[in-house]
Formats: sequence, structure tokens, C-alpha cells
Amino acid sequence: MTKAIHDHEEGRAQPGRVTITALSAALGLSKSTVSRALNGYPDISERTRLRVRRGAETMGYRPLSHAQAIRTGRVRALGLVVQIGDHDAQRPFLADFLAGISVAASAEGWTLTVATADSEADAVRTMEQLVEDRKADGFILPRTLSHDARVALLRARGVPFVMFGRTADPEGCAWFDILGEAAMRDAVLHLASLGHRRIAFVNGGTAYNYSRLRLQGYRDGLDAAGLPEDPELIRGGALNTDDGARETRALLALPQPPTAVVFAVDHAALGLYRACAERGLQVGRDVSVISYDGVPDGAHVQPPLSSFTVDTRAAGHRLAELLIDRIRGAAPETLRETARAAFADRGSAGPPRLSSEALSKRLATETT
Amino acid sequence: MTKAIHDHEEGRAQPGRVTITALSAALGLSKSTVSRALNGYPDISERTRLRVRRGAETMGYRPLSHAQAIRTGRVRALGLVVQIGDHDAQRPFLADFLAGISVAASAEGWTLTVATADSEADAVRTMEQLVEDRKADGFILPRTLSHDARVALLRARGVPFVMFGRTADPEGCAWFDILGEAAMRDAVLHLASLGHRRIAFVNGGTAYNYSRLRLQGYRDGLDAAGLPEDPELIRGGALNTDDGARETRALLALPQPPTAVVFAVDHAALGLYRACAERGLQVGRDVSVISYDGVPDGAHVQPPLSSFTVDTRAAGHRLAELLIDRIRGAAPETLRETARAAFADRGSAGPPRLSSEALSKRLATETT
DNA sequence: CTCGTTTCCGAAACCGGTTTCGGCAATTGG
DNA sequence: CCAATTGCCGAAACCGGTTTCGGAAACGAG
Repeated sequence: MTKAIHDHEEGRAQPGRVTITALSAALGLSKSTVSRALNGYPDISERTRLRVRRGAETMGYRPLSHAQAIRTGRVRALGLVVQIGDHDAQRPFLADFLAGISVAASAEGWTLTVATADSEADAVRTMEQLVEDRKADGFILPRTLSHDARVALLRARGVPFVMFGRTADPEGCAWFDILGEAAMRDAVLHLASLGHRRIAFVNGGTAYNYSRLRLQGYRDGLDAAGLPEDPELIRGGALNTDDGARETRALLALPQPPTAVVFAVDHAALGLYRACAERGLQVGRDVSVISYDGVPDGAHVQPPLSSFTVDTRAAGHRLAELLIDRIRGAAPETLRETARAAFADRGSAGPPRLSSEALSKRLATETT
Repeated sequence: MTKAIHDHEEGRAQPGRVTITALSAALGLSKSTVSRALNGYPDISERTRLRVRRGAETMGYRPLSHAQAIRTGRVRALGLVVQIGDHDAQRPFLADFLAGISVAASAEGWTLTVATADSEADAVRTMEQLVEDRKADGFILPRTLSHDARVALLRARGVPFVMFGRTADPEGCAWFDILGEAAMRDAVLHLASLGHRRIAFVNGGTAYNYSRLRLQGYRDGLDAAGLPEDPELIRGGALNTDDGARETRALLALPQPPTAVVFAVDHAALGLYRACAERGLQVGRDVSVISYDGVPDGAHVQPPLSSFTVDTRAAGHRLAELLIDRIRGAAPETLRETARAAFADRGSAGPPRLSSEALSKRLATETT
């Protein structure tokens, strides 16, 4: 008897499983009828369709997705390639994001295949592999770039995908996104209504599409508040706490420092706390700040960081639903949704205690 | 012509793919010979085996795992069910953990199926589903409990698994773990060598198996340092910053407060910073602290938190390798490994500036 | 040189589904 | 009342692999 080198002790054909053959035999129908009945073919009478459905229900029949896949090419799996080392801010969200996707997927009987990559090129390669090996029927793309190589690949291959975020060229793209621009605009308006007149903006990474949008939102906010735009008050490239502290120091060193700062990224905003502590400034009194993301860390500083919080879990949930629709054939144009971030006012933004001039003077005298 | 209700516009049989039939035809061999050659059956001559391997290589043949699965029952996928909402500390690690698993898995041509659950019971149900639907051939179990329902299920079903952590009953279990007890012991010895004599311990969640071990490590450390054990100095259940602050306050309120604290969890240790700030104590001078995990946040406090850092990515990597070996049939007893956490001395532990008595006095006078 | 073993490979069945095709019975139309 | 549809289902092929089984050729022993 021939035998494989690796011996697999566990029995192959698992005992309990009810196959389509068993089901059809029990119903006195042919395999093909059962299959077509279950898959909604029109050439099956309503009566038999119902009988089959009921039978499948009671016998607990569940088709093996990989057995179906061999003919249909679909494995009922969503793909997600997360880029790591990329941007620390992403990490705390990942668990919630996965939870949202996973729940929505399993509600439809789908699963989630996850891979990681350490660069955009690597991500593209990884997705190609997954498609090639049919490990995923479509992809959720987190952190969309303005010009995204992943989108180019998937478009070329005709692989379904949805983006978390929008992109420059929307052709053939489906997406779910949070309106960061609206949040930034509201942040500026909120600060202006408190009496601030010099409101700075510290943006995130420039390659991301959201940066462009959030900057625009900040500008719209200034415009709506009737405030002038001062290029000195606009900075960018701040993704983590160190970056945020650096940019804050630069802003405080201006002849006319801002009395309030809007950050595009919470983790960067936490850097403002550090920079303010260095100069003996009190956040929320001497300098106000409003940010975006809603990271848990923001609740643990004093005063807690006021931030537009993103419901990452809900986003993952919706993205999974959209992707499944997309894979089932819905047109991408019909699968575009946005939602707003919820403002959590926790006390880091208050009316200005000092004017810009007074603030500048105080900083000058305190200089070591 | 009959047609499905959901019309799937994309072509089924994808063009480029080379099947085993095509390969065998090109080689002038039968499908079965090619299959057996590739799978290492002994009844294939070395010459043909080589020829087939080479042919597969040049033609770029890659078997579809789900086509194989229909006969073998193996889909070449690892399963991971992460419990969320469970323990905040887990979140920052998740990305690295996934990266480690993903890299090791794909190196062997495997993929990773991820699902989430919000309770242990839910995790068990989810894993049953995945096994039932053959979406995973085995599982990596993070955060092992002393008595774990997941282990019970998988053992009963004969599904391969490896644990990140050890468990009370090792029967049939494979694992990779970091020696938290050794770290706790070293922490105590380090503090003792600096001159501390009242060293407290704040443990994490009691249900986790690691808590038991770390407490034991702390005790061993006291023993090795020749210090007496004081039940008042042992506290537990601290998983996040709030918990840690609470426990620190309780310790500082003791008649003889500790001059150093060992934490089992970094996020809890960060709470000590808060509690110390409230009382005007300087961390690393008035009160020393050493912790465990190596979370990035620990580097951003003043002074940075000295901590035994865990290489989560490496752990994920090794766990994936072990699981694949396990699925291929290796005995669980041969798949048990441990590693040590690396001590990152960042300045939060120094020689005691005040004795316990002096500290107590100072705290008493400062009381509002 | 003959006969029993090995060695090595092909034919065919199989895994659990899907899809094509054809045919019977019941309708419909003229 | 007969012919042409239509509705509904079964038989069989198929998807891309794995595994069983049997037999031809090469080998070794007597």
C-alpha cells in the first residue's frame, strides 16, 4: 500500500457532516435540483424550493465554501492587508476595525483573511498572492492614499474592493469614509465661537488622501468664521506625539502664536500637551486644542483631549457589508457612503484666557 | 437557458492559471503521478519526482488549496480568534502579533483567518464554526486562561492548536510563552540590589494563567533577595491605567509604604505615574517602578517606564511555525518553547531616596 | 530461463459541490 | 385535437485536485 510521507492520523471524511448528496437522497431529489433550489435558480418550482430549504434547515446542511469555490471561484472570504510599522496611530484601532469586519462578515457566512505588509509594494504583492490563490474574493483597503497602487492593481485585475477613505480618482471605486473635512471645519467654528482668532492647524501625513481633505476643511472653517488664513499657522506631517510636540513648539515660537490648535491626528495632539507642559502653559486655558480620531489615550491626559471620535468598529462593519455587496455584483457607484465623526468635548478647548499678544509676551519672559 | 438570479459577470475559469492537468500533460505524465510526486509519495522514482518539481517550478504551478481541501480536509489556513473589549492592553500588540503570524504563515504558503469574539463562550462558538466550515486547520490561542474552555473544545474535537501562554493542565498542549515569572523575579532582584527593601507587587487579571506565574516570580525574587513577604504589599486585578492608579494610592496609604513597585502590566504601571503626580512624588526617585510588556506608551512618560519588553511579533512568528508543525502531525509535547522578556532600563527605577518611613512621613504632612 | 518481487506509473474513482443539457409532462395556441 | 411552448427536474459532465488499485516492466533468486 502506498502511503504519504506525512502521515495524517486524523480521519479525512469527518463523520457528522451532511453533504448535498445526503440531503438530496433524504429529500428524494437529485443533487442538481437541490443545488439549484438553494442557489435561487428560476427553473425550480416554489414548492420544491421551499421543501429543500426546510430540509437543509432541519438536517443542518451547510455547503463547504471551498467545495463550492472549486467551481464558482468564490471562497466567501474577505481580504484585509494591513500595513504595519506604517503609522503608529493605526494600531489601537485595529482590534475594533477587525471586530466590525468580522461581525458583519460572519453574519453573512463569510470569513476574513488577514495578511500584513511592511510597505505599499509589499501590500500589492501580498494581495496578488491572495487573489492568485483565491484566498479572498475581494479586499478592504484601509488608509487610502491619494494615488494608490493597490487600487491600480485591483482595478486592472477586476478584483472587487472597497476603500476606507476616498481617493483622487473615484473611477470604479466603492468606499466608506468619515468626513474628516467636516470635523475640521466644525472644530475651527467651535473655537472661533469661543473667541479664538488665531487658530492653527497641524496636519497628518501628506501622502494620505485624508490630509488633503482635512486641510480643506480647516480652510473652509476659517472662511465660514470670517477669519483670515495665515500660512504660518498651517503645519503638517505630524503623525505621532513627538511630531506633534515639535510642531507645537514651532507654533509657540511665532511672533504671533496661536491661542488654539486644530490637529488632524490625536496622537500628534498629545504632543501639544508635552510642549505646553515644557513652557508652563495650561491646555484648555492658555492654549486650546481640538483633534481628530478619538484614541483612548486622549481620555487619560489632563484635561482630557476634546476630539472628533471615529467609530472604527462601525466603519469596519459597514465596509464589510459594502464589500460583500460589491462582490455579489453591485456597481461600485452605488456603494459609496460617508459618516460624520462625533465630537467629544472633554475640556481641552475653552475660551482664550490670553490674547495672542499676551501669550507671546508670557512665552518671551519665561524663556530660559 | 437557465441562469442564476445573481449574475456573476466575471469569468469563472480564470485564464492564466496552470492546473495539475495542464502540468501533467506538458510533462507527458498522468495527473496522479504528478500529484504523488509533488506530495512526496514513496512510489515515485527520484528522477520523475525531480522532473515534476522542476516542471511545476518553471510553469508556475501552484495548487489551489481549496481544491486540495475538498479531498484532504486541509485548507492551509491558521485560525486566530481575538477577544476584544477584553483587556485594553492587548490592542497595541495586535498589529505586531498579526504581522509575526502572517509572515511565518505565508513563508510556508499558509494564510491566516481572523475572527473576533466578545466573550470566551463566543470565542468557542466562533472556533466551532470555523472548524465546522473548515476555514482553519488549527488555532493560535492568545491569552490563555488557567482553565480554558477553548482548550477543552479543541482537545475534544481533536483540532490542532498552540497557546500563547501556558495552562494548568498541559495534556496535549503545545505552546510558546514568555517567562513572565523570570522577569518579575529579576525585577525584584534589580530593585533589591538598588537598595529597596519594601517592594510591592501589583498583579494583572487573576483569571489569566500568567498572573499566577508572575506572582510566583515576584515571591521567588523576594526569596532570592532575602526579603520578607508582606501580604499588604501584594495587590492585583490591575489591567489598565485607572486600576494601576487606584492600587498605587492604596499602597501609598499604607503605614509602611513601598519604595518600589513591580507591576505585571505596563498599562497599570502608567497609573502609578498618575498617583505619584497627585501626591507630588517623583517616579524613579521617590518611588521606583519596574513593569512588564514594553508598550510604546511607556516610552512617552517622564521618566520613561523601565519594563521587561515582550517581542510580540517574534512570538506570533514562532507560534505560527509551531502550529503548522502541529497540524502536520508533530506531537504537542515536542512543541513547547519559552523565551525571556528583555529588560529595558529607562530610568523609572533608581536607588531609594527616601526610606519607607521617610516616605510615609512626607505623605502624611502633604495630605490635604 | 522462469517465477515471484519490487519499482513505478496510469486509469479510474472520488471529494462536494455547480452547471449544462435534454426530456417528460402539463399548458397553451390555433 | 394536435403541435408548439413552457415549467420543472434528473442525468451527467465538470471543477482541480487526491487516493486507490492494478498492471507492466525491471529486478532478483533459484
